[in-house]
Amino acid sequence: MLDLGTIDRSVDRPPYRQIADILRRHIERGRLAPGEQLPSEAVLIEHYGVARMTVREAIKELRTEGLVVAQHGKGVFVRSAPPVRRLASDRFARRHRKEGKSAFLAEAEAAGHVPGVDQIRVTNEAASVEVAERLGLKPRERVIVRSRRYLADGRPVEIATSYIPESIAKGTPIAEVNTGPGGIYARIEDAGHELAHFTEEVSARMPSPDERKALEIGSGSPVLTLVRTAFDTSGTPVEVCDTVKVATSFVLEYDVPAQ
Amino acid sequence: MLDLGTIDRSVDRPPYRQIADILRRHIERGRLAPGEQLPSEAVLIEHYGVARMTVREAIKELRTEGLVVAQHGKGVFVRSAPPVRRLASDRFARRHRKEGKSAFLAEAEAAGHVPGVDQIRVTNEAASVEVAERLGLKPRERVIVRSRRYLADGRPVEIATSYIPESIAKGTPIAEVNTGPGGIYARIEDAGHELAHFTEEVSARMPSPDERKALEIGSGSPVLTLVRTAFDTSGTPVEVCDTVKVATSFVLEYDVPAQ
DNA sequence: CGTACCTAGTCGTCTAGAGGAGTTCAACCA
DNA sequence: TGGTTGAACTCCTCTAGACGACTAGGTACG
Repeated sequence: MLDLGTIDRSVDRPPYRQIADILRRHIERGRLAPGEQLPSEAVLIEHYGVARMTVREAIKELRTEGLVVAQHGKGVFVRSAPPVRRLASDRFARRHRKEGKSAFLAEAEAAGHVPGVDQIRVTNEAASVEVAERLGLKPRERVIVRSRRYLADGRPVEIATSYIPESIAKGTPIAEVNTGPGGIYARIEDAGHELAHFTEEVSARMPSPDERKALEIGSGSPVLTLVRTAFDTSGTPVEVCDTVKVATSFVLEYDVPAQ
Repeated sequence: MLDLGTIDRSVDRPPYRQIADILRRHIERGRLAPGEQLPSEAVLIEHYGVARMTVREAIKELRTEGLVVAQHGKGVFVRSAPPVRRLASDRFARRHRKEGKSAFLAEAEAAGHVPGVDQIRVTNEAASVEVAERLGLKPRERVIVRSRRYLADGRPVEIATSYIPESIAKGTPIAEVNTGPGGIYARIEDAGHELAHFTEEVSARMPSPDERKALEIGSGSPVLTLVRTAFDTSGTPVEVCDTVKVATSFVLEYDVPAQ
């Protein structure tokens, strides 16, 4: 049986934090294992002799820390251990494209996950200011916009949106839902743009409500954002890809020369 | 005057979310500028005709998203524009070390910030299992542990801990608090280990309470973690550096060859 | 046997109020 | 002039209760 301890109202730490501390400690020490259910609100109210909102504040704190997830009608559960994946630095090795694998598929399989893609949407739009700038286009030039969601073992882990100049994508499967083996990078090379290098800009933040919904995560889970620009051998940007990843599902690995 | 709109109680989105949506939109569109104060709880209660807790729930949502910060007794303010810094891919260019600049100093200055370092601690410890593995040492071999906190414009933005094998650091300023011009990488090269490349592993998560305290951030702010391993020209790992950065303060930039 | 319903238990949301504590600034007093 | 006080404003925490909605399990009915 879990030792819920007691709160001390004379100390300056407010009761809801003390309750959160006690539960957090149990989680960190494994006495509340991943997947296990926390005591219900009613039990905590009774045990500590506090009001409902006080207990809810405590649990809210744990939720924003990403330690627990609440399920309406069922209970509050300790978040299960993150399925750490790894973006190898040979992510864009040409050999993978030769083998007909897209980067995500290659990685997810290497990490022992069953990869999946859904919610593919392909549209033709006028470039936004940011996209035009990154692609070296004039604002409002046309770009093919490809958005999709990636899954690992059936769970959403990443949403991605690619922007390719219409001048490159025209007449290729890039504008189709199914791009064929090797993904869009293979098709860009087919179109005569040999890829030379990529730049990636990585940062992290809290997800917007839309992103939370698409990635099926709670408000306590941060996301990694990655903006990748692909350049061909002439130095021309040929694609910009904007991705939002569930932070706990990824480790990005890079190799940097010392020069 | 800010248009606070109205909430629609017939729709299925709860009032507190609708209020959060309205405020979030104002922030995203710049009508509530960084640093600007949000309408007070009292004003929002009056305007929307809801209870106190409802307004607080809405603001709590924005706080956990990191969009606003509350200051007791003063008000709620839009988080100031992230002082976006940038880890240029020439971060470890030898010329910086030749110029006597450490990587952080060079970057922060380039981004127009006043850099600072404090809380420097240098100890000699037995390597943990993880560190020993990364450095190719036997567990319990001695390493020099250097931890420090970096500041930009006086605000903490990063805490970092480096591990260097004692065999390399012995008899050099690496084991001193002041390592001299160019930082520890310059000293490692002085010791005959010419640096060849680095690997970096990037991920993001929510901070622990200790990290929150050291970085002076609230519970709604994620951190970027970066584990860097430095290799010399013989392929030997010569340093492991474990850093925790305030996510909103950093954009990491990488260049990846297409191979 | 299978469906529909009921019920207990769970979390989600909201109300209406209370006292507390940090901040600011103007008015007051020495 | 300079320091203190107090009021008004802010957000912080808590109470006690209400209704709603989702889940799971049992039960009664067709």
